[in-house]
Amino acid sequence: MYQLLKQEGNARRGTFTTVHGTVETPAFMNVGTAAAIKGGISSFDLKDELKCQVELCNTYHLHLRPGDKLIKKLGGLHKFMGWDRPILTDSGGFQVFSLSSLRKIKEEGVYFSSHIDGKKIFMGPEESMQIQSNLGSTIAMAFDECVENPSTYEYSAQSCARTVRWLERCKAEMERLNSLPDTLNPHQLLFGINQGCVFDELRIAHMKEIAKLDLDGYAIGGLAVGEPKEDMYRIISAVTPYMPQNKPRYLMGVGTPCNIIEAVGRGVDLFDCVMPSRNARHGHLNTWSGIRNIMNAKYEDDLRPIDEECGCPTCQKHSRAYLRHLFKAHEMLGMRLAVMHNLYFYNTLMEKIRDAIETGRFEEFRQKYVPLLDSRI
RNA sequence: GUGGAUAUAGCGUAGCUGGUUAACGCGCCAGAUUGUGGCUCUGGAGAGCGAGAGUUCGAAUCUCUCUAUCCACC
Repeated sequence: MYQLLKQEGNARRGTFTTVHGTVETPAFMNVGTAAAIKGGISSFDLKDELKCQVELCNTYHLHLRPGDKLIKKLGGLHKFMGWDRPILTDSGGFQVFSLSSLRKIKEEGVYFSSHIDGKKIFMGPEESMQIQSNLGSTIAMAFDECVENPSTYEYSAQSCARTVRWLERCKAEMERLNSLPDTLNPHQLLFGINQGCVFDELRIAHMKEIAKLDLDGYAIGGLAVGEPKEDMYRIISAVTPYMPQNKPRYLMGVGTPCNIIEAVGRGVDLFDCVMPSRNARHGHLNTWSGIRNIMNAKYEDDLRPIDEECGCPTCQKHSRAYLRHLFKAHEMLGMRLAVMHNLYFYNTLMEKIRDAIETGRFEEFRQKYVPLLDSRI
């Protein structure tokens, strides 16, 4: 259940309550694709050190390995990972399109080959819901088609229509699964996903259609896939007025700190992105004055922390020089310390955004940080 | 001490019978990365070829001397 606490312009400060606890929004969901945050981060790190509220896991990956039936047998994803707060599972829709080869899209679903062993797999709306039900996540995402950019208007329109039909099937299947006696989480929530490529009319029409289905939340998908950021911002602005006020709004796969601030300013509540963890693994560390590549030679003898304003465990203890050395030597500790730093940064960014909205200073916050946070230092 | 082999960028190598600004991998320096394969991709700097002398229009490539290293045998 979503509750709006305060609004400044379009920016929303709220709470989202689930059976696994309440999420203060706007929030960033930390991405743990295969039931793990890459870089050696445990659920106790997330909870005790990194201020993580929600974790995202992946239906596609967990279905292939270790298998959703096994996870159900072991008591569900929460128990498996040792994480008792909310988990959102991505539907597999995006991965079918971004990772697998030889895919064939039909009305019933998608036939594709596993990126692990090439095995032929079928996934449709019902299969995706069944897998997510077996995982027992807090929030399940609808099975959608994420159309490539660029795509033609005609193809995008046809795909949107199919995504609506798939969404109706997702909803029916989720209701059925939630009512089964042996279901892990009878209160599993379902979010629908808006598509429509970069065409405003398609986006709006699609959003209006799926809003009628009265789902637990709504996502904007298919953005940050190569289009200019102006297109992304324009589409968010076009679509959010048609998203239900009393439901959480989730912008999928986004993004940079500036992307997040801009999207919050347009009314978005939830985000997820691989960027903080992937960038960390590549030595690109977020700071309040921009992005620092810790492998740069200039940090060789720099004894300061990554960011002097940061309160993360890494910055409390270790220097830029040490981090640089660990990266150069390919020591796994380097990655772990870097990922901890970036996730702490993102979760703190969201905390600051929430404070800013609460105190009516979001616009001030935006003007201060948008010119800084995505820059290279 | 004798015989043999080898010396090309920080490291490992390629450069055929001498022919335009000496090539490649790793490393180094710097970018990219948006519902995750730690991968990958894109640029850049860096040697004048162990030292010296010669042959030649022209030498990393041929000759001589020296030096260093390695391997055998004393």
